[in-house]
Amino acid sequence: MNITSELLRGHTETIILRQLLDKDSYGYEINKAIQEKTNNQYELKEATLYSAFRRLENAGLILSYWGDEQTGARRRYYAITTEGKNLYSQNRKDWEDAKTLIETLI
Amino acid sequence: MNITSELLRGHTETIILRQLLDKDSYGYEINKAIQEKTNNQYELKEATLYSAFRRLENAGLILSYWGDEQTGARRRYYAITTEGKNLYSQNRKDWEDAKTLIETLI
DNA sequence: ATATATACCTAGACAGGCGAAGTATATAAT
DNA sequence: ATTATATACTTCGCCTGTCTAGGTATATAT
Repeated sequence: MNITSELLRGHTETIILRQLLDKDSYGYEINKAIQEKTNNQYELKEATLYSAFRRLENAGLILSYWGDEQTGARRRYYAITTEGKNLYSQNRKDWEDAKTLIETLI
Repeated sequence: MNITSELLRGHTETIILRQLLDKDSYGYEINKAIQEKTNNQYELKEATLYSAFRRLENAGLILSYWGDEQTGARRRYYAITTEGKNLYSQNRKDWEDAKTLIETLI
């Protein structure tokens, strides 16, 4: 894990929730969106992405369903729940607090 | 570990190096300084602090020596090395990059 | 005597991120 | 035909920083 990843650690779930706020989406698409938003400076490793989905779903923050693609690889879509939206809001606030602390300390 | 600690993860070494930039110091004093700077919003757990010292010293980023206190508990002082100063500078830059990425993604 | 503050140390558990490997469909290039 | 590339998901087990919980020791205040 490079230094940037180390500093992004702990934001993975918030990043995923943020993407699902716009629309239901699936792993591959979410990761592409992250790459585009960051001009290819960042992407989630697959294992990281899919283990985060498991945690979020087990916690009731997202739910999943299979897409009905007639061709190509199957897609598992995810939707954010009300609890997920609430946690996202809280995580945004926590980030503001953490940012202030870090700026104070480094 | 609370959410704030989770988001501060990865900054522990940088925070310690920052403190040692001012002057040689020891674990207890460094932690008190962190608490004061943050108005008691944050502190390092002892195990976290001392394991970070071990890593930093093994990596040649700090060095340590025993204080010559005639009374009270013994103190192990730490000093930042040139390599430590260089890493601190790099970590500051990495933080700016990470901050931008996070702001973009959450 | 007891509590509190100062000061350090370590073993083992925990949790998120990751490398590596696998499965499957579809298209483009050789 | 074969190979490469893109799309798309999954799981195992390791790595690493943090934490819980415990320990040691000196000094002062109640």
